[in-house]
This record gives sequence, structure tokens and C-alpha cells, in this order.
Amino acid sequence: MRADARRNLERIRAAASEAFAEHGLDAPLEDIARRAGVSAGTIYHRFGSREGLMDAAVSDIAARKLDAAIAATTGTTPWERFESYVSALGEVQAADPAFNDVVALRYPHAGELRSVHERAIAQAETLMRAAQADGSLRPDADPSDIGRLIWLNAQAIRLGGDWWRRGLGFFLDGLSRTRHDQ
Amino acid sequence: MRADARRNLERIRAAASEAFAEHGLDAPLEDIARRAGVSAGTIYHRFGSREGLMDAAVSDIAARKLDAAIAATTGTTPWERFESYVSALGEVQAADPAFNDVVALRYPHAGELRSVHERAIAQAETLMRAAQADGSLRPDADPSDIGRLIWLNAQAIRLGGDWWRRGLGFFLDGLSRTRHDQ
DNA sequence: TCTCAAATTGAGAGTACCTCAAGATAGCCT
DNA sequence: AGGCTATCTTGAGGTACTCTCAATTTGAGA
Repeated sequence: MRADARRNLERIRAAASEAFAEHGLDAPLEDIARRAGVSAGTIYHRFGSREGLMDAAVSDIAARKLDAAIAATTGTTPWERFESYVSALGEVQAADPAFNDVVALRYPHAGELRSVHERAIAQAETLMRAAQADGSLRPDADPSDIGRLIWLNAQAIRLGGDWWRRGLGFFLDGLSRTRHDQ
Repeated sequence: MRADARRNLERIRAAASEAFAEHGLDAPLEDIARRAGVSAGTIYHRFGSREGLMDAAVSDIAARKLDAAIAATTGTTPWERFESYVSALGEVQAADPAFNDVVALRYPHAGELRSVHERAIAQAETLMRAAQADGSLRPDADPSDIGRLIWLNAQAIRLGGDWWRRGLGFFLDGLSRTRHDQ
């Protein structure tokens, strides 16, 4: 790759990271092109598509943020770990609109982002199964439910504000085993 | 109003009702104009804005559907009535994308639609307070939570499929008092 | 310095929103 | 019946965005 091309590639990547972090993955490519001092055509030439740019600009950061959420998971019981992970993930989502869009799989054709999404869900499924085996999570919940719950939580986060924490709380209470013992 | 104008108005209203019912309130106005055999400009001249058209084409139907959901509410206990209403509303939302958009307040500037939305939420709040007074709904839930819960449920319905019923079930279980007695 | 592969541009086609000046016409009035 | 005008409709045009591609510019090796 020519030196000027490499330079532009980096500037585009940097501009895209900023724009996506500020406005989520919907940020107009024309804005990104302007910030990078190139024309929109250059972005398509380099990255092929909007999804290609997102993969290049966001997937590393997103993967690291997911790792951070996994690492932030605490708790002594399986249920606590499950709850802790989903909440920690939500906090990261709330702090970064682009990451929230990744978790919500807003752009399913961005392959790298899709991997991050899938890993986020898989982690939740693992913790969910453990909590279920332990008896602290209702047995009639299916692991496939957790992907949808996380998607829904992403929508609540998109709403803005803090309410999502309450909403998630209700959801988690609904998933817990306790009330079904009756 | 001139006879030709009245004729066009009716055709536009009919085309809009159809298009909105099929595709939700996002249906392109240009499609509606084509179906009605007029140009898009005519719609703006008549209805002022997209919101004006939605009010004219959808609010009556939406109000009637809301009435039907309220009427479909059954149950002997306050909790049952609350649960029944939210579910019945969801069924109507799932059957009509435009009504779902009304409930979700996708277009807050459409005044008539906003009224329907507000009435839908107010009804839920009333039933919620009754269930709370009765002790069957957790006391730390706030009536303002129900508007958000219904909004979230509308997003789940927009996802498509049947899953929303499960999601709503988890939510309602989370709202119920039982597990908090411990 | 010359050359050409690589890189970039910007115009253009497509989608949708909304506006407005100009042209078409319904229907009252004579 | 025919003319007049207020009413109505049109379609082109501006905005914002996506994506493509032919034409042009430029880096850097020979």
C-alpha cells in the first residue's frame, strides 16, 4: 500500500472511531469522510462498505470492552455471576453507543462485530446455564431467551437515561427462580 | 372544499390506512401518493405533514383498537386485570404494526396518536396502582415504569415473531410481588 | 525524470423528505 | 354557455444520505 493511502486509512479509521463512539454506528459516512479530509468514495475504495469500515474501526475496541465486562463479572453464586455479567455488560453498553449497537447486532453483516456480539451472548448463555443447573434461575427459561433479553436491554439503553437499570432489574427478577416455587 | 379535493382526500386517507397497516407508520409517503394517484405535494398540501396524515388516517382506528384491548381485559383480581390488559394490548399491537407504532409513540408530534398512546399508558397505570394497592404488585415499582415497559414490549413486538409473549411473561413475573416476600 | 499502478475524486444514480412557484381546473356567476 | 378566479395539483428543486465508477491525480520505482 502506498504511503499516502496508509496515511488516509489511519485518518479514516480514527475519524470513524470517534464518530461511531459519539453517535453510534449510524454516524453518516460523509461526516467521517469530512473529518478525515477525504471524499466518501475513498472510504468505499478502502473498506468496501459501511460494514467493512465498522469492522476496521470498532471491532478491536468492542472486543476489548467485552473482555472488560467479562472481567468485571463478580459473585460467589452462579446466579450472582449471571446477574453481575449482564449488568456489567449493560454499563459498558450505556457508556458507548457503538458498543451498544454491536451488542444489539444493529449491523448483522459486519462479520467482526457479529463475532463480538456472539461472544457476548455466548457468555451470557454459559452463565445462565450454570445458574439454571444451580436451581437459582427458572428452569422454563431457554438459553435462547437471553440473547433477546440482551437485545431488549440494548433498546432500553438506546432510549437514554438510567431507566434501563430498573428495567433490567425487573427482567432479572422475572428470570429468578424464587417466585415459581410458590 | 372542492369536490375533486374531497375525492382525493378520501383516496389518500384510504391509501394511507392500508400502507400504514401493512408497513407501520414508516411507510414512505411517496408510495401512499402513488397508490392514491396523486403527487406527494398534494399530501403535504392537505395534511400539512406526515404526522397530520397519520392523525387523519390512523387515529380513529387506533382509538378503536385500544378500546377493544381495554374491553378484552378480564380477571377477578387486580393483578389478573393488569396482566390481562397488558397482554391484550400486546396482542393488538402484534396484529397491527401501525398500532404498535402508536403505542410506542414513534411519532410524538402526531397529536391524535399521542392521545391514544397516553390513554393506553394511563389505563395500564390505573390497573397497576390497583394491583399495587392490593399487594400483588411489588411496591417499589413506580407507575412511570409501566410506560417504559410497554415501550420495551413494543420493541420486542417489532422484532417479529412470537417471542414477545415470553419476554412479557418474564417482565410481569418480575413485577409481581410474590418473589419479594421471601 | 519518466512512467504507470495505485489512489482519489466528484459527479451521478437511487431513496426519501418536504417546499413552493407555476400551471390546471371546478364550479359560481352572469 | 362561457368566463373568471379561488382552489387544487403538480413536478422540479433543495436537503440529507448511500453507494458506484469513469476520469484524473499522484507516489515512488526504474
